[in-house]
Amino acid sequence: MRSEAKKQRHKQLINLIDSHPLMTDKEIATTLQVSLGTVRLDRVTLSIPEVRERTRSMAEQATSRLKSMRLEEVIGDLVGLEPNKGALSVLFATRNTAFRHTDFVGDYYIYAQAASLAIATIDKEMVVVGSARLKYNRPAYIGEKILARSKVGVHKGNKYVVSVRSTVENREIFVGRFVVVSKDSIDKKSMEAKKC
Amino acid sequence: MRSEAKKQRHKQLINLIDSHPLMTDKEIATTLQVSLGTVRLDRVTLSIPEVRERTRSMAEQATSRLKSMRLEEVIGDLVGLEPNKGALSVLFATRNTAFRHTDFVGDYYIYAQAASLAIATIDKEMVVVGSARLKYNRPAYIGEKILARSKVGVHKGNKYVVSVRSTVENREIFVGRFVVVSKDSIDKKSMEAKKC
DNA sequence: TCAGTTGTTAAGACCTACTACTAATGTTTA
DNA sequence: TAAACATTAGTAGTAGGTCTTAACAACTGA
Repeated sequence: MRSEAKKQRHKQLINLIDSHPLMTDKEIATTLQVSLGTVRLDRVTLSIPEVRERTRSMAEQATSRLKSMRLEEVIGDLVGLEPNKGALSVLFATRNTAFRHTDFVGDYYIYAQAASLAIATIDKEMVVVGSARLKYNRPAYIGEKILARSKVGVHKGNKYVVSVRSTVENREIFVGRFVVVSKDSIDKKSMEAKKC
Repeated sequence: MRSEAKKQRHKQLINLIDSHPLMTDKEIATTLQVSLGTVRLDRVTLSIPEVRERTRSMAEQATSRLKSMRLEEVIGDLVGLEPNKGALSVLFATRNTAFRHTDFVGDYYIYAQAASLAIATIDKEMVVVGSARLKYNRPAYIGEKILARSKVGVHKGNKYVVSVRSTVENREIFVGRFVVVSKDSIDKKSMEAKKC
């Protein structure tokens, strides 16, 4: 049967375009050893768009990905904030936040959410983490919703102690005590460093 | 002077293409209220490639970005490893690892490198961070090369104490003590949890 | 075996979004 | 006012397609 060859060619075409999406019909035709017309016919029947369209959509995706990366920079969504008192953030664990190829969340995502929240809680221009103590109690899995709650403790000068508890459905998965520092004191520190 | 208007238009063009890289010359012409020819002339003088070229390069970048993201999952490059003794990793701080819109590295990237290294140092199947103590001494800036060195301390059963020191050109920017746990004991823990 | 169906290729007109060039018309400013 | 610059219009040519028609080969059922 001739259509067997056709089916196989269709598979090849799909694989080829999947792995090399920026190939033109001409290039595809030469690599698959068929005519230009056949490639185009096949593309139409398989409803695969032309190179330029494929390229364009990839570029579009790339921009949206970049934007979402920017958003994820503030790791988790800040859903509640009482400046210098406490705050609340939610992180939806997706495959992106997984540890290697497992289905549980990498510890540094949990850390990132907690540390970001601790920083966001303090209402100053430039705030960074100075030191921290962390404890991971249970793993979190992809598909779960991680809730982080921060509470500001004592503060001396530009140093604030911020405690963060992260939970999944009321089960505590993480506790951290962050000492965060607002920027003036960093400058002081670097000044001191220069003095020495 | 007419060339003032030209300069301004050039600025507008650059901004426009920067924010909307998928615009065609025609669209640009209508939004900037000039002729098609002018847009093309300007593009040539500013050596900005055509839409299709811009789109294509974005799509290409996107694929390489995806690949590098996968690689970055192991945060930093492991450049030396003595299993269960110590290891060395390098992280090149780029704009991607910056904290918000500043030019210094977010603390969670430094953490991620250190924690990943601590885990990689222990030669077991499933290893996770149990608890940690961190200290950030100085900020790291984009363009710098962060070197993290791990050293395994005492270990009891499935718990290992791993110390990590991160430096930029021999200046210490971070020190951390991680207690990492190999997977068997997590199972035990969850078993215990079920018992309770 | 022969008409009908299906698969493949070729050919032509058209499209978009350009490049590269020329020519004409403004607009300054020395 | 003339030379110099800025802008626009227009033409020919390109890549990488679409969409349609036509021709021919190969297989299939009656």
